Amino acid sequence: MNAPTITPALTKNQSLVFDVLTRAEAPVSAYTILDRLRDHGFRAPLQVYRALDKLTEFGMIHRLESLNAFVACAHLQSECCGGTGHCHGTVAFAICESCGNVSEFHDDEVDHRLEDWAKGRGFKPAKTTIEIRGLCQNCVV
Amino acid sequence: MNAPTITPALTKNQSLVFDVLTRAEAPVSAYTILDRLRDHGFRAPLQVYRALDKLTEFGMIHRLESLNAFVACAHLQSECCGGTGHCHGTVAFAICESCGNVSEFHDDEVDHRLEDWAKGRGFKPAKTTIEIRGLCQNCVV
DNA sequence: CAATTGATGTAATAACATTACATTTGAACA
DNA sequence: TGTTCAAATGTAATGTTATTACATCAATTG
Repeated sequence: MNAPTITPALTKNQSLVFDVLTRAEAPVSAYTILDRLRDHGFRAPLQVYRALDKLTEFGMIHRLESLNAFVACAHLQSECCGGTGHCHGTVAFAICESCGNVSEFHDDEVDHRLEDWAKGRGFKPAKTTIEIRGLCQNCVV
Repeated sequence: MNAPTITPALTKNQSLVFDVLTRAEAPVSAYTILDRLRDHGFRAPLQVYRALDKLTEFGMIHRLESLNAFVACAHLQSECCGGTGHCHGTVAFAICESCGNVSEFHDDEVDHRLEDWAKGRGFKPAKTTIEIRGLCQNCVV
């Protein structure tokens, strides 16, 4: 992984955007973030996208490709993976289409299988997306 | 899977859109499809999106979430999976960011691991996206 | 042939993202 | 201290992707 192993100091805009995502209980789109930060002086999409880019680079948030939306990383200070901060490998997401809840997980065996496929084809992976959309336990009825 | 086991008759618009995707050597966006079909009478995005929706429903094309673009299914009449038409389970994609080539594959073990995770959490999957972006063998140098 | 269903045509708008350019900030260091 | 440089910021304009709303047409079927 390329993400820094320690959390870097955030700029004001980055902090504001990260706070929005941290407080949110579901993925948030860039334009929704913009709306929520109007009172803090945000006026243009680019202010949001720039912060999102940096936070992604830092490994502090994830983009959900199938939603065009963003979530705070759930594993930042978790005890998983040895408690050293970020998990290694590809993160997978289970996204509830009813309540919006997102579970972040990772599976070594899945990673391994995908890596093997890539190795076998001489394909060099840069970024892998795994997103399961469906209904979470609470919403299945 | 919910896709029909035999290929349904396509309407004119569906055929035109499917042909564009079949001929393309890389994923194509909806608006690019629109441009390529102007000469055939296409005038509005909705004509494309409606055809794309149906073709997706038929399992004849795939949407690549990380690109906002579409490809023809590579396995429609392939000998894989018993030669009976569609593969079952989730299809994964390896997308070359240099040449645009897309490889479609499928891995039972990956499916199984993701299903197990879902079962363990009471999560009911509706659609799973797996996309590996990187460089194909030809482009890696 | 009436009724229904699915497909189509068209316009308008919404939602998501980037380019271009000007300005400001802050740390490094001569 | 003041210069310089890189990063961050502000703003406007534009580009790209997707949907809503509404009218019409075509094929099927009862």
